[in-house]
Amino acid sequence: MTDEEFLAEYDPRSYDPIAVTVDVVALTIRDGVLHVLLIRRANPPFAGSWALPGGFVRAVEGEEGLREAAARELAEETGLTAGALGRVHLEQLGTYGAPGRDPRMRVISVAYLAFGPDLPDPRAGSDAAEAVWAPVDALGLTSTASQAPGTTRRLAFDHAGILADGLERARAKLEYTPLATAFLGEVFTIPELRAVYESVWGEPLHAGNFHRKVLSVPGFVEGTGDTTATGGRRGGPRARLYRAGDARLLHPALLRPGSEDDLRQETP
Amino acid sequence: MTDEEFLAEYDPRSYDPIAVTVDVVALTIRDGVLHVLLIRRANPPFAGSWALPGGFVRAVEGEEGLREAAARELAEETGLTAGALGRVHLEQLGTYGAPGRDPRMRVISVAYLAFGPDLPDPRAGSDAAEAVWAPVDALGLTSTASQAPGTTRRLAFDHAGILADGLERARAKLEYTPLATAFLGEVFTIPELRAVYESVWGEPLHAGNFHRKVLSVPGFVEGTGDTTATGGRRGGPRARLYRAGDARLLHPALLRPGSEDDLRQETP
DNA sequence: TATGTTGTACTCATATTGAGTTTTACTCAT
DNA sequence: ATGAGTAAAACTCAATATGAGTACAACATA
Repeated sequence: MTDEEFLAEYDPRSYDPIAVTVDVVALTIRDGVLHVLLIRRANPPFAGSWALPGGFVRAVEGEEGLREAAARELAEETGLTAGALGRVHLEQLGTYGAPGRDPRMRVISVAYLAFGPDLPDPRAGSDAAEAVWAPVDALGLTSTASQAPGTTRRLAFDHAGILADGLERARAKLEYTPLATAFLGEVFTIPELRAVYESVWGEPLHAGNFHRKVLSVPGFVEGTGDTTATGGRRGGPRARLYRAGDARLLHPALLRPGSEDDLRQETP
Repeated sequence: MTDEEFLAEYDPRSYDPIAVTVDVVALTIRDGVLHVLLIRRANPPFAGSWALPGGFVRAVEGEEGLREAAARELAEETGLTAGALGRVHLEQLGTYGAPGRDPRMRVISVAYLAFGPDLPDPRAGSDAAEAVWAPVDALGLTSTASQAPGTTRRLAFDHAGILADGLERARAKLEYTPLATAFLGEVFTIPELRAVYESVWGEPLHAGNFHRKVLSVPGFVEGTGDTTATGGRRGGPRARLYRAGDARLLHPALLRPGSEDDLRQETP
């Protein structure tokens, strides 16, 4: 049997249906605080719950790839035009397909992770009742395992786990890639870049060492000739302006300080 | 409408069908050479071509998760029992869903990456005509982009790209995780561990510095009291034996030497 | 027994890091 | 204005990590 003969007889509907969705963990920094884009679901299941923006991938519809689907979901929810979307970093995070994660049917969800500069307030898309940038800290999750009690809005499906994975990925990516610049505008200062690291890592960094390190990594940033027009809000000299360099990896990496602890220990 | 009412009316078949497959990039080291598990396809499409082992995820069938499906595919193709599978490292690599990547229909493939100690010769599974451990070098691919001309067996679908991504992931993982030990038995010597790095990275390492580094990273390896019974095949003293430690991340990392070049340069 | 190989322990010059200090330029509240 | 506080950027210095090489004893093989 040739491939052609085979394809003529092939019936895609002979298998049990599995739905594929794309969900997006979109991160940005507002007022020095890391935020994630959440929508409030308008329809069942989990109507009224907060969730990551996302939607079903239709098999035919425009023949769109997974990444394109993620970009579309993000654009729909943020009102970003294609131009503004160009400055947003988008990468695949992982795929979640545990049986029972969606009560309707077997759903495989391909999660994407997005970093963007301070974006406008979102407008709710098609099947969302509401859309907001939510401060990540207030969601009370630190790792995949832990889940804060009480206090917080619980996310629909397994989105809390996906978000936790996205945050961990974001923290790791800042170590060895220049992607922190994706949270900033075209030009930025070293202290602004440091603020990104501090927001994502959640701990203060040594200003002097950070400054030295960033300038010593080849291709991380390149200086424009300029400085800011004024000093900082609370004083201090004007800062020099930089733009992102051409490096794709930081070498050597900017290691985050701290917890030697979570390096150890087997999964028990 | 409550969730219950909604679910009662919900018809999964109202959507276009999308198939989900799981493919596995299984790596092992035989005679100091990195090998990948390949099968020769028995059925169309691409009958007769080499491909990564994998198969469709059925919606119902045992309510199996994606990871379980990958483990099952791996076990079917290698004849590994559950016990032996326990020593195999298995992680999700990425999901490939470009339209047209499978001529039959829209197929989303979730790829997994596996590292195992030298495993027995595979026996062909259900829809494979043949299964082999193939030396990776002979496949003539170095990165996602490049594809060697002539010489090599081409892989079916987009499996060459998936394999390339898996290899790059493996190379990176050896830098900052102790997963190199997954290619070895329960106990091993430092030179054996070094051989793993050299096989995966494809370049020789400084024996003395490697030795010092491995022993200095906390939790990478822990000594058993023993040594090998004899010296090396071509001479040399007996080597001390170690087993994997409890670290999950190497700190500081073991950076691979070389190409400062591919760190730079934007995608043009 | 001679020869070559290799595991392990060294040395040493050169980065890289973490912590702190200094200088200087700015804002803001008197 | 003026002084107090702040912060950018450039330092210093000790501790640590790295790359390259040397030394030597333990081993296999001829």
